[in-house]
Parts: sequence; C-alpha cells; structure tokens
Amino acid sequence: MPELPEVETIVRGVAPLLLGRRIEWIELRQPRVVVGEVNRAAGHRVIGVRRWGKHILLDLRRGRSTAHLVVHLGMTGQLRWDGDPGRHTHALLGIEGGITLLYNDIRQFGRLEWAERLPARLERLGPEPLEISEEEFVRRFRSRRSMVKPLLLNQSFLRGLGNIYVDEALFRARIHPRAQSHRLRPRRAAALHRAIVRVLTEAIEHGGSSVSDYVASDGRRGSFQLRHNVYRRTGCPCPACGAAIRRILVASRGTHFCPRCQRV
DNA sequence: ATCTATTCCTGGCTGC
DNA sequence: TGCAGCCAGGAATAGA
Repeated sequence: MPELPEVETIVRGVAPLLLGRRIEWIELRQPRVVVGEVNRAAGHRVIGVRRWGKHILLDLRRGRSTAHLVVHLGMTGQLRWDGDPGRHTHALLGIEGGITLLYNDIRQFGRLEWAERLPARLERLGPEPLEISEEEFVRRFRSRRSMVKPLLLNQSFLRGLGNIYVDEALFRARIHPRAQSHRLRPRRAAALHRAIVRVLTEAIEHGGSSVSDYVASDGRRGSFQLRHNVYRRTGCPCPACGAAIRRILVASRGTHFCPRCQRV
C-alpha cells in the first residue's frame, strides 16, 4: 500500500515528466474515484508536483488562475506513465509531449480530486514526519493520551505513515504498539522519532515497499519489503533476538511486533 | 479526547 | 475445477 516512501517515489518519478507541461486531455472511466470537476484540469499547465503526506498534489495554472489535482492512491492505486490502460485504469491524462499518465486502482479506495484551493481536509493534517523536529515530535507525542500505534496512524497527528512503517518504526524503537503515548519517557519518544526518520529515509532510498500492488510510475517494484523486520513476518524469527514475530490486532489493524524486544 | 466498528472494493487465499 | 466465505486495509463516518 502506498505510504509516504511509495508516494515520494512516485512523485519523484512523475515530476520531471509533468513539470512545465500542459495537460492536453483527460479521460475519466470510473466516476467512483473522481471527486469534483477533474475534467477542468485539461488545458492547465503543471507548475508543481508535490507530496503531501500520502497525497500527490499537481499544482496547475491556466492563465492567471491556479488549481490542484489531488491524488490519493488508497490501498492499491498506481500512477504510471508506462504500460497500457487496463480494466483497472480509471483515468488517463494526456500530457503535452505525448506521454499518457494512467491512474490505476484495483480496489478503488483512491481518489482523483479537482480543487480550486488546497482542500481544508489537507490543511488539517499533521506535520510531515521528515520535517518535524525531534523536540516538537516529543512534545506533540507526549501531550496525547492514546495508544502509540493508532496515534502514529492518525494522519492529523503526523501525515504519511501507514501500517507498514508504523510497525517497522516501532520495532526499531523497541516500543510495544499498545504502549500509551503519554507514558513514554522523553528519551524513548525521541528514539521513536529517530526510528521513524530512519525507516522512511531508507525506504525512500530503496524505492518503497512492494507488498501488494505498489509499483513506481515506471512500473518498477520497490525493494524495501526485503528489509522489513516485522511487517507480515508473523512467525519468523526476530532479527534482533530470534523470538517469533507475533501478529495481533490493534485498533482493528493487523500489527506485527517482537514480543521480546518491544515492551510497553 | 479517544475509542471501536462499519463502509467502500477486488483479488487472493482457504476449505469443501 | 468451482465457488462461497473470509481477509487485507486508508480514511471517512457514526456512535460509545
């Protein structure tokens, strides 16, 4: 599933193809994934390609008016410029110069949204995990009273983390997913911040994790799944201590951790 | 404020 | 081989 590192990889892949180019035409095939008048993007020039948490923002300009195309890939969304459209291609964007950008999404949890201004929903999301300072993270983290895992998944606390990288970061920081945020010592909260930064940075360097349908915009798979320590490794030995990795439900999410290394 | 359950959806898997 | 049933889960939503 596309989380911060996967979306970052896609953004880096499509940015050079889109920046400065005009969207010449748009074909929308599945109304379910379309929000607002996405068709209006045709004729606009792409002046920015950004990641916002797990969202992709295409900043558009036409004359003096600006707008955005907001892409969220949900669970199985893809943004690709290679390959051919198929039964899961829900939108096609014809880009000046001949490239066609495909929006594919098997489960249709993703959305393609037209926005005149950045939606308030996005403004309300928490800070970027790779931008927030350690001090600020520790302060925010310890001021909340919540289980650690649901808090990290909460996009209004931090934007961009999902199930994979929360499990992996908690393993690296040796924190139990059911630990209470306000009961963690500042040193441990700081260690969690460093674990988050490191796991996200490494994952970006490896092109993200291809666990279900994720591929980059050129169709290439990421390789960070080969470096997962706990995610979907139930029963496998913990790389640190050898104990069997366990899977439990936390906030009705599949959660993987080492019962020996990760204490409450 | 924080929690859980439900909804959307398809493909992959299990078991008969 | 076929098929029903279940599961995965991001995020919005409802309700506790």
